[in-house]
Amino acid sequence: MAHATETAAAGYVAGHFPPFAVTVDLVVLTVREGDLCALLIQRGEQPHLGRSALPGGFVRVDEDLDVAARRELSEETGLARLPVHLEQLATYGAVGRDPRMRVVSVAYLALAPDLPPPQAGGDAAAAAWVPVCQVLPESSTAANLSAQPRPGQYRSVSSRSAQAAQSVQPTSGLAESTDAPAPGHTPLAFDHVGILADGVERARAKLEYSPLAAAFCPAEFTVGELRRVYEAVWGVTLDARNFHRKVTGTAGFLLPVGRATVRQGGRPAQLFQLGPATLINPPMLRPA
Amino acid sequence: MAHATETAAAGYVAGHFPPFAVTVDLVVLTVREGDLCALLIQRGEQPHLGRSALPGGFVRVDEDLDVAARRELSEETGLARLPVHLEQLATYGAVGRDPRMRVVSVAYLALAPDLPPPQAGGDAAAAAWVPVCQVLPESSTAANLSAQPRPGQYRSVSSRSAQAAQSVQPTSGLAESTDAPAPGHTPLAFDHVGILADGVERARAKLEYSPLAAAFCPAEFTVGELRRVYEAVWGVTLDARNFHRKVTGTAGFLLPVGRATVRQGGRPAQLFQLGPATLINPPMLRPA
DNA sequence: GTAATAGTGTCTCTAAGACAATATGAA
DNA sequence: TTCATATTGTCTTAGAGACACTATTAC
Repeated sequence: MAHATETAAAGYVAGHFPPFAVTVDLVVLTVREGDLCALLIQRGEQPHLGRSALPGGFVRVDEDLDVAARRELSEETGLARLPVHLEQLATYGAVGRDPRMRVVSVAYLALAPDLPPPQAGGDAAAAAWVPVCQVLPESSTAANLSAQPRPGQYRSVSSRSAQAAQSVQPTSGLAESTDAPAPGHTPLAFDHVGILADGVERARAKLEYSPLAAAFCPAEFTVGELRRVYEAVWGVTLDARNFHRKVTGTAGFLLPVGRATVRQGGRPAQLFQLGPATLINPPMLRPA
Repeated sequence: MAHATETAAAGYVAGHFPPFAVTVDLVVLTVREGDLCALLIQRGEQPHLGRSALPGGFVRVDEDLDVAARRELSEETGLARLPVHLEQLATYGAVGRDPRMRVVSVAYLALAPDLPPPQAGGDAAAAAWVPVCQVLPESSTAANLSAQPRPGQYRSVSSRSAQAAQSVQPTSGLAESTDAPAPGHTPLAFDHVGILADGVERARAKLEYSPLAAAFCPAEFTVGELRRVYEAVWGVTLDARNFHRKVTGTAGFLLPVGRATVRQGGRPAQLFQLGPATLINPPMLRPA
């Protein structure tokens, strides 16, 4: 890799192309306990050491952007199963967004089912799922009403960055006065709040016209689970009966598996898997 | 600017951040004579000298991405009035997309009313509006049925790149055998076909739920003009009466000016200007 | 008058939203 | 039994699409 860097650098010496650093940043979303949550890491390096941030890192010269996004995801968060869905979100390149140098960051949106707490790695001192309503200045939904801060969100890093990880020991309550404040109670590093907000809005919009909500569910899921995904992402409550009629009536959206769940009370629900449809037409509509 | 470049380059020498070149590419669309057209330039430099391409160029180290997009637009195409609408489209960074070096290109989508033929400048030998159906492998619309190739689309460059411009003299017909083939009859440079396709699809989609079609119209326009924009972009024909009822019935979409056009035959039409609405709800729907 | 385009009214049908009623399990 | 969730059915209403009809200009 040092070789590739030198080769490319030689081109810059001869040419007139201003050099940029290119990074990927990841907005990884999931639904946990009825809340839309984002994966945040705690920075283990300067700048913004200790601050919450989106996972991400530098793109290698010989690496496609999509590949870099997947690599950073597994490197920094240790998620065993890679998320079902990964798509490019937008690119952020304001001049002063990184104090070190000129950085252009390509943001990606990833949607994952409810996975076990992530393991930090790479430049991340810790990684945790944080309800987005704790981080965003609340964008006109009622989601923040249902979300309470929860203790012990962070899970200490296992391998390297042990020094930085010391500041992230689990606490019995919220420890806002330590040097490792709970995520969402400190502003995100860089321009990551805006990136996160854009990612959340993208996810909310795509649930309307694509079957993407299933990316938040396991391979087999019930209509009720799917509805709770919509309710969490949109921050609304939906009529369970109309929702059921809509999703089961949309051709290609849901394929019946033929089995049913064992319930903890209430009638068992049919299991479905995602169908071949790529568009929901007519779309699901967010309530006004 | 040489100073800024040197400063940034010094940072790279010390650090471990692989240097990239960052460019902006522009998908500039307009509607002319019933066709959706894209602004293409003819490259005046290597690589792909003489090939058709999207306008664009390198981002400066001290320049925001949006600013670079606007600068390239006026530099390379000489459009006097800048387009009403400019938004980021997507970023393209495959490893081999530029033979010279690793380049990440941030694409922008611009929508313009029907302007006079553009004047080339900068690295562009020529610039012209080209119907997209002549360039794209036709994406499931009937637009290509109505579009015929037209001669003399290019307008010779006035200032520099005179040598390259010689190959772009207007022809009485299609001159496919010259060294300057008509745009759209030669494959676009780099990965620009894909970028153009993405831009066209974005524009088509946004007409559904945003009042963006007005960006293709002058400041004051009639319902008929707006309908012809929709028909050209979507490549369909719409029922004029239902369209009229829909757009005039959508709150905040159209503001009546109070005056009417003088017609060349037929009843005069009321003039409107774009209203404050930012979303069309319920959306306009493309016919199946 | 005819031709051409603008604009209104009316009908049908799809589908969303409200909500009653029924089904099927656990405790 | 009660409780909880799933699923079906029914009614009302907004709105899209088809299309007859009227309005206002140029010729």
